[in-house]
Amino acid sequence: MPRPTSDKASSKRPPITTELLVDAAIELIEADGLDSLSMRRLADCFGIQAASVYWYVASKEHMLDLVVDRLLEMAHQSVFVDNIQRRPADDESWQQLLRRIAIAYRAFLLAHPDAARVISGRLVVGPNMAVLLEPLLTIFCEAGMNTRDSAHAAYVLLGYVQGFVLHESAPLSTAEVGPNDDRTTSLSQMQQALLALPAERYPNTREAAVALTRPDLSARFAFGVDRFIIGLSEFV
Amino acid sequence: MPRPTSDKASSKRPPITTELLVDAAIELIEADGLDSLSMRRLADCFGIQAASVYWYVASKEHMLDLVVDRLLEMAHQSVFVDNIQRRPADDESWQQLLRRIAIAYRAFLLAHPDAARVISGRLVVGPNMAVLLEPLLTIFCEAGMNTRDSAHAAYVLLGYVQGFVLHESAPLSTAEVGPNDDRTTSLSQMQQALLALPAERYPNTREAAVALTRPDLSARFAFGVDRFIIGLSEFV
DNA sequence: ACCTGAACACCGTTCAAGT
DNA sequence: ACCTGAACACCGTTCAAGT
Repeated sequence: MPRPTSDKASSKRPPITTELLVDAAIELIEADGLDSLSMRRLADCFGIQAASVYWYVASKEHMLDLVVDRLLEMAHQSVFVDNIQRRPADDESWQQLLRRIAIAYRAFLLAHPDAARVISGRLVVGPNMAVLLEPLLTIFCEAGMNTRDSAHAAYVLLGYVQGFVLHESAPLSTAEVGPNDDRTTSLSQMQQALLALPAERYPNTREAAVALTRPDLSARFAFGVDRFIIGLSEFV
Repeated sequence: MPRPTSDKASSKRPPITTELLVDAAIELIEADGLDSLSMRRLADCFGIQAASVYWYVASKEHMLDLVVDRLLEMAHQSVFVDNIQRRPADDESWQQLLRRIAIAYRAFLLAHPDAARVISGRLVVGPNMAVLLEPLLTIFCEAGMNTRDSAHAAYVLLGYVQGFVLHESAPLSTAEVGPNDDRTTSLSQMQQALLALPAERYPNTREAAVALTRPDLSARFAFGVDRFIIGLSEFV
């Protein structure tokens, strides 16, 4: 039995690196969710023991820090390179540009399961935090804001998007029933729970029940972004 | 050895209820953090087996849903009853009122360790979600907003505060070093990491390094709230 | 109605020992 | 330099069985 290809068995085993481990961790998270990421499953991807992972990484926490840094890099690529630089839109105001950035960042986070959960949980100052921050700060500075306010604005904007998506993709549940993974049916459960409220104590919540349980949150997201951007404009 | 008091041993064992379990869970979270909450430790508080907890609660997820509902109740008490209704401030604009609410809600979340982490992770429609939502919606409606926009505004404001505190109290880390629980020293590590960036690629991030690593985030929080409120005013 | 005991299938992490 | 084997101290959850 001759072997025309050089390797044996699972046919792909380049030398393991920390970077490859991070790749695999992200794949596992996107495939099965953050909760099912374990050092043992990560080790399995490379056919090694769980203990061996600790040669490349100090702890699971450290691993997740590296995952966040990589996700920020991917976010920069997706938001600024693919979405923004692609279409120049020269006569665009900084407000319009900012809006596009926020929407693109949300889209990126929604496209990568549990990305918002990993990112929101920790504040990692790695190489790619600056990569994502710099173009935002540039926009604010060029719009005429001073350094301190630019920093505030960039931090708040990124935080808003992350927090929104975190909430948006969080498991829904009615307290009595417990979690329910069918999103649309539990949304209508939510709506009925709100509509069943006593009218004299919760008139506004009842009236807002329909608006609060709409499945598509794009309008709600844009509402917040637009208020913030208008507030910034007033400020400059 | 007579026993003047009625009970034996640990002196306090009223009949266990789901509410008491939730109480104990919150105490455990506030004492040792969310990560160290386990069904076994929860059971220990009442001198029962872990398996017995499942008679009161369907799962750990369900337990956490109940914890969120209770935290929302506590938040309402703290924010609206203790902070707002206490001082009438009759000539206050709705903008000023809103600002006070946001600040009080942040203070509540900061005062209860990991509260933001539990709340941000899940969207629970229990009885106390409406309790917190109703007074906010009332403010927006009375300010002249329609139902849909009021719902958006309330949702976004609550989400902003939660997301901000989540970030604010998240563990800091520099990607290379790993987590570091001494907050002020890791902040200065962060600052140095940002200042060490190549000046030609990251001029704005470098300049913003000091502003980005200030330990007190109150100003940054207020910045975001104020932009949002101004944006709302423009809108009405 | 409420609780136990024991088990199942997992975890993160450490560490001596191997090659 | 890189990896194993085995152990430690845990997890959430299930389920027959007890009272």
